[in-house]
Formats: sequence, C-alpha cells, structure tokens
Amino acid sequence: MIAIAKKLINPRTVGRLSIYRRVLNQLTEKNTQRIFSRDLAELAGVSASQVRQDLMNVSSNGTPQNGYSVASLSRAVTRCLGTTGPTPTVLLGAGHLGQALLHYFLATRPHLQVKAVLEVNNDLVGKHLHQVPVYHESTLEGNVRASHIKVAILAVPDDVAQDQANRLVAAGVCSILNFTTVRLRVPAEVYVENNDIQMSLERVAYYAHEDSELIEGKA
Amino acid sequence: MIAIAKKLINPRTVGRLSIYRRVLNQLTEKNTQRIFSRDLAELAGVSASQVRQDLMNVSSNGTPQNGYSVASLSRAVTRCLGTTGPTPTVLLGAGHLGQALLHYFLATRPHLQVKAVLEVNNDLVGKHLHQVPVYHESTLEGNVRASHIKVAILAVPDDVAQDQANRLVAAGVCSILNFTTVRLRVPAEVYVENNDIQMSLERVAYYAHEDSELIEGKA
DNA sequence: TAGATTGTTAATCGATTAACAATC
DNA sequence: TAGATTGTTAATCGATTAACAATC
Repeated sequence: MIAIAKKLINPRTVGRLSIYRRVLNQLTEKNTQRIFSRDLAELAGVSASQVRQDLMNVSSNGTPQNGYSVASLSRAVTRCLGTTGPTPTVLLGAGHLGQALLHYFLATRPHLQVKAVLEVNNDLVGKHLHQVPVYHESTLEGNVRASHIKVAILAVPDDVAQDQANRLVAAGVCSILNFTTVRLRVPAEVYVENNDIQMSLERVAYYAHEDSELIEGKA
Repeated sequence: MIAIAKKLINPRTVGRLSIYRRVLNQLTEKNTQRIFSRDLAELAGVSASQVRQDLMNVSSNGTPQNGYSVASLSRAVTRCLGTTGPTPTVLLGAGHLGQALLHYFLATRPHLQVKAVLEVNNDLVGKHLHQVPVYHESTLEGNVRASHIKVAILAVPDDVAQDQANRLVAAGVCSILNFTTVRLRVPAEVYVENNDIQMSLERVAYYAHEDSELIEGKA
C-alpha cells in the first residue's frame, strides 16, 4: 500500500486556480465547451505559460489542438482544491466590514459556510444576520469545537486580534483570514492570510502621485 | 540643473514601508525614542535584513549602536511615500462593502480623502455618508475632473467594473483599488491593486483542509 | 577600544517565463 | 500529414536573505 502524499500547493498558485475555476464556471454558463490555455490566461489576466504551469498541479486532461474541456477542467480544479463540501467557518466581528463580508457568502458560494458570527455588542447577540446566528464572543471556544470549525475570518478591532487568534488556534482553527492590521503570531502550521486594507489604501495613494509607469499589483 | 529622477518603488516594498510607518507611529505614542532594525522587523512581521533593504529606498539616518530615531525615521518614510497632503479619492459603490470601506477613512487617516461617493441607488444619491456627499454614478467624469481625483476605490458589482474603470481612466484616475473579481484592462501607466475577497476566502478554505505545514500568506 | 549595528553588496531562493519535445 | 497546442523542463527574472566592511 502506497501513501498518497498530497503535495501542498503554494498560496499564489491556489489563488490563481481559484480564479481559473471562476472563469471556467462563467464559461459553462455561456455554454462554452472547450478552451485553450491562451484564452484561459487572457480571461484570468495571467500568461499562458503560467496557466499551464499551474495546471500541472491539477490532474488536467488537455489535448493538443483541442485544448481543455471546460467541464472536466473545472471538475479537476475543484478536486485539486479539495473543496468538495462547504468548510465550516466562523466570522469574528459583525461591524460594518463583518456584515459586508457576510454578503459574500450569499452572493457567491465560496465553498465556505459561516456557522456562527461572534460579537461583543449585545444588541446583535441572539439575532441572526443573513440566517447566521450571532453569539457572544465569549462562546468562541464552544462554538468552534461544536461545529468543528477550521476557518476563521477576523474582522474585529486590532486590540483584540491577537487574543482571539490565540483562542481560535487553541480551539482547533488552522486557517485565518485576517482583516486587522495586526501581524498575528500563530504556530507555523496555521495559515494566516492578511488582508490589510489600510495598507492597500496607502499603496494606491503612493502610485497616484508620480505619473507612474507601473507594473501590475499583487496577488 | 540636474533632474531628480525619483525612482519608483515596487508595490511590495511600498506596502512594507506603509506598515513600518504605522509601527513607528505606534511607538511614538508609547514615547519610544529609538529602535533597531531587528525590533522594527519583529513588530512588522518581517526579517531584519528586509527592513534594512527596504529602508535603502528611504533617506534613512540610522546609526550603528544607536539604531534609528523613531521620529525622524517616521518622517523619512512619509517623505519617501510622498503622501504629504491627503490624496483626493472617489469611492464607487455604496453597498455594504463600500460603506464599510468609508469607515476606514474615519478610523484611520490613510492619507486619502474621499471627495465623493458614486452610486446608482437613488435612495442614497443626494445624501451624505460620513460627511461625504453621494452623487449619482452618471456624474463620474464631472466629479473626478472637478476634484482632480487620481485614486478610485471600486466596490461595485462585477458587471459594471470594466466600464467604470474605462471612464475613470479617461477622466484622469491613475490608481485603482479594485474590490471586484474582474481583471481590469487598463493602460500600463495605471496602477491597479486587486483585492479579490472571494479568492481569499477560497484560499483559506484550501489551507483548512490538509493539516497543512504552511508558509505565511501573501502581501 | 571592543562590540554591535547599520548600509550595501553578494548569494540564495522562489516564482515566472521561455523553449521544446510529444502529440492530437 | 502539417500545424498548433499541451505538458514539462530549462532559463530568466525578481525578491528575500545572508554576509560583511564601515562605523558609532
């Protein structure tokens, strides 16, 4: 018996695979049957070489001259990303940003399911936001453990970010989308993705100044 | 007379410089006078070598044994980033995300000033959101030109993103923070920073699956 | 002075792009 | 078949890290 070592894909490639899948789904809606790497690249905003390089992580099935079947490539990407069922998720913070983020789970189904919103504001606790129950922040450990939550979205004030991250990790969370400006200290096996909007704003301000001959941005 | 060619700094470095400045400002509030690259690195979540490499873009004034003066390094970074006065900015879309983003301009002053919010929803047009007037989307060109707006924040539905980007660029905008999932086609001299929240959500979902021994995320 | 830190250059590392044999 | 495209390997590019002379 041979152990299947599922090689972990790096964050940039995962991001692009996610974009490819979105593009492929849009093509499906338009009844496009097949696509070449060149055209998928065009739609995703990357190079054709990059697409083929990325697809080496997927058990892809392109054929010379015919390109890829949209349907089966989409399936292959999904299989690769491993998000077959929805991943149970907790949202911390039901402020303006937190509530805006909840919308993303209605509009698009990003293979995540928000099981609980945690808040300190007692006006919200006990209510529902978009069908998701809001609990008090103090129930963090219980909720995470009960729903086997592995993903957390941090949309709380900076000053509580590290403390909540510690508690999330202790309760079993292993992947955090961090909208605070705090550089979280977590064990190496926990994935943290920082989305520092303040920093992004300062960056766009910078490139507005000079009549910058510029390169494309991040991610 | 010698022309001063202000070398344009790459996006990653600009992002870190912005983070350093934030950290330095926090140190100022704590009355910390001086700091070493090692400690600044620790607080910013990067390596000491990276800090010193980044500070080569700044006319920095560190001294061996004494490190950097917090106050003057902060000033030097600000000078380097060139954001002395607030940059006039337009926000497109006053939906949940747009309104959440407006909050960032109250809580923190990211060297940007939102001059106008543009919306299609007539219930909002004519009102103010956080002291910022809301105009109809059709006034885009006039508003951008009148206020000499160089920065735009796109928080609109995907299907109007490219059209609005075209109009923004035509009206003189040269830096766009794009919260849609559309890969905008813009002239090379326009800076676009994509903040694809959908993609980020799929990425954290991916790393929640395997008991990933992982690396730190993007940006 | 001795020791530690800066500024800067060199080495390494990783990611993107180019090239090309296999192939439909 | 001829031509174009895939899958994959090699080359390039850029960014991070390491090293180290200058220096306070």
